[in-house]
Amino acid sequence: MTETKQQAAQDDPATRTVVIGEKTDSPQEVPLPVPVSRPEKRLLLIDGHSLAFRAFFALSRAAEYGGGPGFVTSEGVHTEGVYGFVNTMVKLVREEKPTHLVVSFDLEGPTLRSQEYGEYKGGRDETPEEFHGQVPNIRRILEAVGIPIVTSEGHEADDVLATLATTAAAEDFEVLVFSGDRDAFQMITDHVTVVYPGRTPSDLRRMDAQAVFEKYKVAPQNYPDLAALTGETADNLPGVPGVGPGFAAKWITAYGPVESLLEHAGKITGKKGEALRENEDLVRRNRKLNRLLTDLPLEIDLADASLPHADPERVAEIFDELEFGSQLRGRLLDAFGAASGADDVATVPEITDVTRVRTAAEFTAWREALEEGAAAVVRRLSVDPKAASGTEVTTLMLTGASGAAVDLVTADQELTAALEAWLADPSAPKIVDGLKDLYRGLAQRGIELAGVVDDVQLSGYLVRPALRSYELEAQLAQHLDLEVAAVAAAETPGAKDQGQTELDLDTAGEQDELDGTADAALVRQATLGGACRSLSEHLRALLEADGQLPLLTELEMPLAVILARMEAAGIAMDRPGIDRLHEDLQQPIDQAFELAQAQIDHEINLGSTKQLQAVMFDELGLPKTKKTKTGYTTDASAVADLLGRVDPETQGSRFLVALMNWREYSKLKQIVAGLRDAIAEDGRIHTTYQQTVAATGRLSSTGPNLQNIPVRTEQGQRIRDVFVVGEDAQGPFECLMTADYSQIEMRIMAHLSGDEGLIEAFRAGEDLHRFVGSRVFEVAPEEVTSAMRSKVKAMSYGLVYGLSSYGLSQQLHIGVDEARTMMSGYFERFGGVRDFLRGVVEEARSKGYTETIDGRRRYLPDLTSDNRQARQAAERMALNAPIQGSAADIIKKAMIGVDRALDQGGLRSRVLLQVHDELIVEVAPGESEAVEKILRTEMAGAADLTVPLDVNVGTGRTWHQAAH
DNA sequence: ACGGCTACGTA
DNA sequence: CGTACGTAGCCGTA
Repeated sequence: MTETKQQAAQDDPATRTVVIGEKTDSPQEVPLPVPVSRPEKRLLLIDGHSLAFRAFFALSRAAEYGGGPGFVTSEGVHTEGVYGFVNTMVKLVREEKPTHLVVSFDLEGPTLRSQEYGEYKGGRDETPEEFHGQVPNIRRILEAVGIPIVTSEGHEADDVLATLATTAAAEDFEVLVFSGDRDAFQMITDHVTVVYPGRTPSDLRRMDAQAVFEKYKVAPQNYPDLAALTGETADNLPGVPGVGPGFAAKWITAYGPVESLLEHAGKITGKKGEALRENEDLVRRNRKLNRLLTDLPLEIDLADASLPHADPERVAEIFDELEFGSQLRGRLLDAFGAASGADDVATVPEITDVTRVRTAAEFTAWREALEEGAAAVVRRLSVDPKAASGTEVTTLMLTGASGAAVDLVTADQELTAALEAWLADPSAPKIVDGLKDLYRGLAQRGIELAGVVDDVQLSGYLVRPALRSYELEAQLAQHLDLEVAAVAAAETPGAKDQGQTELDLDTAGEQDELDGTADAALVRQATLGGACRSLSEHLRALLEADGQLPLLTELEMPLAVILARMEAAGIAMDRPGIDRLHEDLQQPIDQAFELAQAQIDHEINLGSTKQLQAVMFDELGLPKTKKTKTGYTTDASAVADLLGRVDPETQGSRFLVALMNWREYSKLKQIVAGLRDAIAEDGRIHTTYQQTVAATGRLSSTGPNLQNIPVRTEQGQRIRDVFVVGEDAQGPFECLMTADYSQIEMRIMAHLSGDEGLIEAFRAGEDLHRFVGSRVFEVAPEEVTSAMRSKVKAMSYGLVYGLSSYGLSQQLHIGVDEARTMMSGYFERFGGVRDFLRGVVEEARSKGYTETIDGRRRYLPDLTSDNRQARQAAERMALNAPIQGSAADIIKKAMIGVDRALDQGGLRSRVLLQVHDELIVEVAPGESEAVEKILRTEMAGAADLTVPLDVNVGTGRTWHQAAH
């Protein structure tokens, strides 16, 4: 391995001190302790009540929002706190790997503090009914695992923990204290760190002296001084009025801790100084109350607190009783060294052989060490995960049997040439982790990439299309139960920059970025690369077994490259036009606002649902609408509905009209503003396509979303008019061309159902809804009224979404009976559709997944759920997924065909956007005819269905004009 | 500052 | 009590 330049420890933290009382006669230098790692003896102390209580609230809220029954056993016993407690404790043990563990609980009854100050911790809300009984269950589990519980009559858990922390520190333990009470910060020393929960109990923050100082500007040992001045609402301790943490910290720095500060109180001028003098007794009392005791007599020998081995049977007994799943049980037993039967979470074998490649010879050596025919993993190194997808690649980690880190910026010509030749070599197999972004990032440096045999994000998406993240580490945990250890903090100088190296490239001169990266960080990256190979092997085997490999190699991977180019191309915007539009929308917004305002006698924010509810249903006395979680809905359909029911000459009616207008124009203005802000330096908008987000196989678009640009209203179309034809380095293009499928989902429905009526309708090329209408209403096609047509149209599309008769009645404002009659009429004439829809759900229930025409799956475990709501939701998804998903597959194939044909035709025209069933192309001068032909041929030919695929094409200078 | 909720734009 | 998305503002909680 090549040499590492040692980074000089600047501003050595070991010597950090803080001076307090600097304005007194005896200023004190208070050290800021630096945590010292003692891997051999690590004690974890947990404030049991604090953890249980937080877990309880987090999970009861989650259950409330989740709509499900949440954490209640069939006997009605609540278990939120128990589950959350065990979950967080296991997480702490796994991550912090303590050698010893003690849990402490508060006891019932008076404490020294409550005797001293009757209102101590008073004013708190009653402990919720559901929380009762959870602590005893936690204690039973702790006993079953063998974890010592220590309590002390008349004292609180924090005093117990402070005492244990002090004892343990003296015995040279490294101590970690979990406490939700900020008073615990005073325990922090070089031996003691506090783990403080954030918003959720699993969001844990390590508070060491540095962290406390950064947040409060005082050393941890002075935190109680600060708290004594500001007060502590949670403990019902008022502070000095008007004094917040900022002033308190300033005073402590100037005059020292409370005792010394009060002696000098006379020197503090102003209102706040006066307030301090008036409240001296209060501050003294607070300081006395928040001092934690460190000398309680406790009956525990720390030697008995070593991490126990759980008793699996006793744990199982309690878990069964509490109706917890096997997953948490497995993790608990795993953390406490019992043979759980579950596979141990393995650690990825480290790849320690990493070279910082600087010469072509070194690169060649790495390449020749590759096993014959084996794929190497190519990942970008040191990239902020939040960076835009167009971010240029500067460093690569190549992983085969060994790792090779290459800095593309500083590489010499010879190395660059060798590397580029290999990257562009289609016969040199490569595995990547995020093909689209890597391709785009390399392309930005002019580097071609070929020979990619797998992108684990795409293969992972095909294998399990509903995960929230396909990030490498998440997938390693999900599929291989692998964990890659984090690099210890001391070895990653830039760890908080998300893997970015700390070395500043601008000042580094000819220095190499990789020099600033610690060896351990490189080893970790190489190790991740190695794990990526195992993951790829695993995922490809799964795809192969299910016959889905072509979806990866012939659909998603080629598409990723096309998407990379579409993103890089972007679409041109009419800047003056967009500014004009933005201005023009202001006037109607103001007008609508004033009209609304004139109907009521106080100021209103029309964007506030809460205020709207008050005005509409209380003040204006409008009829109540459908309920939402927080009141009654004020959404557009409800407003339209109300409008039809009230006298137009009333304030209520005028208010509703104004609200509708205000919303329409505000929404448009907001969209216009978003677009304007998204215009890049080149005058174009570069959206990002997400290829692994939609569970059905569709793409999605972000930053900004160009798949939901308005089109229906006239004002909406003005927005599409600012998307214009642009130019590239070779000069201007001629026009935009749009091509979309007509009724692709209904055609897929016809194909999949094999319904003869529907197939006939499409083959005849008749107006589909007129045709269906004539059958359903038993009239001649020419006698189908527009009302009949729109009813049938709503139903046809509704069926694609799993519509119920109730839903249809709502949509069409008809009775449920009429809707039901219509549906049975439809199914009578189109029995194939009914049979198909039934079969889809049934098959999905037995197989566990749905499939598109090309075999893309969507798993729906809830089809067998006991929860009716969850089950029916899954059934609707099952109805929709094969149709929406097949349409997604088809246009993806079309994109690949179009791209290939444009390339083979030597055309400069390029696809810019995809909107689910539509492609937008920028057409070069003179290519219009050829491009239209390609679009028609490739899109119509992308699937071989029993019905034809119909494609509409249009051209124009703008997106709106190009629409047909 | 953050997340949930409501509302709303597209296919 | 109709699928799939992304974004923005409000609001309650930190």
